[in-house]
Amino acid sequence: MTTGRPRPTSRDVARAAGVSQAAVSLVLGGKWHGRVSAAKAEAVRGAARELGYRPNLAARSLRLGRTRTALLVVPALTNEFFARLHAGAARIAAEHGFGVVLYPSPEGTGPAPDPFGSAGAALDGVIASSMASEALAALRPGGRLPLVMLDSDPERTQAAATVNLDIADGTRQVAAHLLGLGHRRVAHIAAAVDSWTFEVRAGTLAGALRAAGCPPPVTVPSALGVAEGARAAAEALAADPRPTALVCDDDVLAAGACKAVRRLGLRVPQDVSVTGFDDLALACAVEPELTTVRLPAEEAGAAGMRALLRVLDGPAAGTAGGREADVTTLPVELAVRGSTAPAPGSPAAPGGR
Amino acid sequence: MTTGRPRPTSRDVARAAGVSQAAVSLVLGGKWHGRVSAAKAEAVRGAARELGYRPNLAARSLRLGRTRTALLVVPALTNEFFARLHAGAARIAAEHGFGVVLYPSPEGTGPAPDPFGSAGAALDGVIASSMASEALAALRPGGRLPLVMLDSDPERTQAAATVNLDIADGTRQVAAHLLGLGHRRVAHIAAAVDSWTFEVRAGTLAGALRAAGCPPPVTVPSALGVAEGARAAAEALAADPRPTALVCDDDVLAAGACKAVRRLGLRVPQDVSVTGFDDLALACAVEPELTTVRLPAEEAGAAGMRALLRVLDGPAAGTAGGREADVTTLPVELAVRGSTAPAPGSPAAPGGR
DNA sequence: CTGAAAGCGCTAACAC
DNA sequence: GTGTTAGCGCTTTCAG
Repeated sequence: MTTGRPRPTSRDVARAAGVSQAAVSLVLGGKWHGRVSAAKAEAVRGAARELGYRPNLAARSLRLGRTRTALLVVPALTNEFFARLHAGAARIAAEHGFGVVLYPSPEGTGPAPDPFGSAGAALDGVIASSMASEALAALRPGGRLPLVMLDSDPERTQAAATVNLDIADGTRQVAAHLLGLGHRRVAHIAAAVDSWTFEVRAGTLAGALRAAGCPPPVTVPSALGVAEGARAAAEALAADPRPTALVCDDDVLAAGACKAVRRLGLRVPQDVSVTGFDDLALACAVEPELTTVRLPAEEAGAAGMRALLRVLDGPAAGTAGGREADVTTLPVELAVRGSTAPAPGSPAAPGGR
Repeated sequence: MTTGRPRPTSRDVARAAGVSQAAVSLVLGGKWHGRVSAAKAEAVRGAARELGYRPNLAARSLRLGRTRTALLVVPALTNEFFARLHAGAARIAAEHGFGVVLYPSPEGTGPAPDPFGSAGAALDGVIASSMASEALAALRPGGRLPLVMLDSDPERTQAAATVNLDIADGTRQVAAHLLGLGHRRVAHIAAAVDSWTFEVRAGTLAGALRAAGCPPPVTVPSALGVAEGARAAAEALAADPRPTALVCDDDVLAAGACKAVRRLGLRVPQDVSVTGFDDLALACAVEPELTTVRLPAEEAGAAGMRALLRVLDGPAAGTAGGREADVTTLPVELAVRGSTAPAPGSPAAPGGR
């Protein structure tokens, strides 16, 4: 470790270049045109490079009152969906000289350590994904920080903007796909997570089935996990008459459901169709590959960051009366793969697959 | 949005409580014993609560010269392993009032946006996982920041500390398991990623097979992905004589390998055994479940953060001569599941094929 | 075109 | 015990 000399400051650079400290700031800030001579500007740049000068972010933040940093709050990081969300947000942020700090909110009941007490980074804004509105109260001391919500209830929120995935449409596409294959007895393996996105899936599925004259779905809640999904699916499959399709709230649950089907000596998709949600890498890793709903996670992250930047830029946006509900909804797409087939005994069904 | 009055400062609190600004700092910093009277201390706390006062982190950082924030650099976030790593690091960090900022290094060739230019968070230290030593040069301006390396070559590094998983032992366990099952023709589906962790896997596997008198493994490099793994495995299985076991550098590749085996009309594990590495959720989502090496990712993240805190605390540690190589190695464990079985035709094998 | 100076909010050393 | 003060490194305004 080279813990040698202390970090050079803009004063050191100024001294080395033979200019004033202010000139250094101007040159390095790129706003020296008509303020500093080209020769001196070059000298400053040279000295800065020489000394390995890096501006002190804390000082800049203090002076500017802004940090060019946004916090991305997600319920968990173990899911690829949130990783892609982050990638999208970070890409847009970088284009605007912003940084993104990830805060995986400790799920469950544990006391959430306040990142503001410790993160050491002051923030300009918060983007929260798939979170309950209430869970964010602690994250916004005094409600002073601009907030953008992703994948959340556009009604029950104090967010300046909301970016949503068209979960309802995705669910409708799943239902239509299954109905078109002749399925009528559908079970819902529901994520036992209290969030808007899962509420929508449940409500929309029930509605679509009702509209088609099907019996209401058997619903079994399950924690997010392969083993848990398998357990829930086994329970659903024990119903009489047995469901011919299992609609799962996410791909991990669907993978578990497939295992449960096979453990009962049945086949996917000939005997039971299974659908997922999210289109994670997992969806193509299992066999058969999962019919699932592809979520534009990266695009959602990008849109969320754009919305936040918009709020930050428009000084009036926050305070303006009659504020418009700034809600963006991103389309989703059904990826039909091997885990769904005509319902056994349905007119659409051939001999086997 | 409540973009009303500006954020209260410690001066506002002082005014409201009728004390000096310094007293506020003392009281809220918890070091007022024998400096401020209990009555005034209570008044300060009350006023702070009243106004919703939150110290300005930028100002504190500037004053203190430290930010209580560490950067965790990982090659990609799409992998659960790194998510668990982060969880472990963040847990320890929180216990010490530190925050962790994640920097998923853009993989591939794209120009890496410098996190120090944009992250907006000044840093006290860096923890880097599974990175090439060279890739980090840009991340440590002037080499001034304490660095802890995770899962990296302990030799070729300028890190203050290194925390490693016992990859070599894990690989040896895989080899021993396979050899014990009578396998002798082994192929290696190798991650086409230039990093120490994968070099060790390749070297150790080759060594173990050589020591057992087996022919050297057919090695097929593959990008990290299910489809890519399947392609590589198909190539490996085309060798004559056909390998009876596929050792994969990670679970995702192993999932792909299983698909390739089946696509050839063969069975896992009766005809071909497959092993993974990492023990991701994926390992138990596929069927058969993968025999794989369980990596204590969370513990590694925690150990890395502890090491960094140690470096930060011990002021002498960095500069002291004769610095000890601070290397921790965490044990790993083979999880034997359904994807491995006795080699076909081996004495250990049952009826088999 | 250039330099000097103020001050962001906080902590710690130092007077009183 | 308590209050006052000097900066941390930066940007920006204001005189030269």
